[in-house]
Amino acid sequence: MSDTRETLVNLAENAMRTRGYGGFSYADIARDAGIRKASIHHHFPTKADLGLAVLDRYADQVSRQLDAIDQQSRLGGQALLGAIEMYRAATGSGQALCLCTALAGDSELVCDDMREMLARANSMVAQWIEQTLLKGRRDMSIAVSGDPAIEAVAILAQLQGAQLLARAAGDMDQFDRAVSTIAARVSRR
Amino acid sequence: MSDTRETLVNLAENAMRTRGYGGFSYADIARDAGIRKASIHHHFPTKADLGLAVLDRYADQVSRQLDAIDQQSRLGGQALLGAIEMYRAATGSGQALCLCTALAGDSELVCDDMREMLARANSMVAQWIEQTLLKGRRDMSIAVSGDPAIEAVAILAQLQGAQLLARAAGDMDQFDRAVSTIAARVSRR
DNA sequence: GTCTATAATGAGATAGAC
DNA sequence: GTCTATCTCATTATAGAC
Repeated sequence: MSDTRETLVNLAENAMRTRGYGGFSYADIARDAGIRKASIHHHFPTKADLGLAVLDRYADQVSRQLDAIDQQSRLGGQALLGAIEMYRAATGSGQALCLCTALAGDSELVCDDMREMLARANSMVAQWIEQTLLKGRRDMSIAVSGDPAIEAVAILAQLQGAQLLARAAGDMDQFDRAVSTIAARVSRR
Repeated sequence: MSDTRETLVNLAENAMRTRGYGGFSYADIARDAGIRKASIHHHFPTKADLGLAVLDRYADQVSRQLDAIDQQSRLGGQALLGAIEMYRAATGSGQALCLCTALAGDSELVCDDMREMLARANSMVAQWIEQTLLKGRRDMSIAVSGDPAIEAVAILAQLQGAQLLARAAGDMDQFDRAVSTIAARVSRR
């Protein structure tokens, strides 16, 4: 990927996560990138193309991050805590959201391809959490009482909701409080 | 409140909950209300005025609904299930969000007054959930292991996140799965 | 209270020179 | 690959007639 193209995707990702898909324009990105609006159209003919490129790369990055967490975690519980930290970092200091959380709010505004990719990204994370719960149940590092597939969806909802509450309050304390019941299920030894 | 004014607030609320604050225009509302754009400005000079009116009424309605749930519920557990049902109903068939969930995503777009009102509305619901957890713990209808104030924030996050997942998937099954761990804590007798 | 008409601004997108 | 210039359309908002 060319330098300019990568810069544009970086700026667009940041914009989408702070102001939503409908909340940024080519003019914003152009100003930050130091080029003109028309030049962006050379790299991404339509806004949908740009949005799709951002989401595509994002899904890839998240997948890689979850793999990295797996490799650094001996116990399932450690991996779960790593995922919480990933969502915490994505929220910045309370102004941003992970891309999936941000796009869900704008899902009536984006093209069909983006909506499908968003659904697949959510489902990918839910499956990773499910596998992590299974691992944590085997190695006795996570308390799992119900169906892991369903508990995984519940945890994903809690993570995304925690981002929303933190942003609405402009305060990361809300995030930490909202996810503390997930962390409480991990046994530390 | 005049009929027209009420109609406009109704339409704007629906629009904000499906497409977000930035995702609807006076033109949309005017078409649905059967009047012209300029006429809306007579009732609400700026879009911020309209948004504020919607949010103000919404916070009031939610407060009343929670009161009604309290009065219909003998046990804390019944009240908690009632709140889950309230959030489920607000999600429609998977295209809408409760106003607080929708506005959190657009919180960089709205005026300061709306952001403050949003934070207060979230806090009001969290306090209601906390009181409900306390009641449920006393009457043995809800399993509460940790600090009720913190668990309440966690539950609110899960409710809002469940709405996001359902909308991203376009499928209310996701909502039901995501909140099932809340319902599982209620003992039915 | 609603209308027509019209700003004034910003959006996404295109053509064609360099 | 980037630019200037322009197009078309939608946005919020206002002025003034009815």
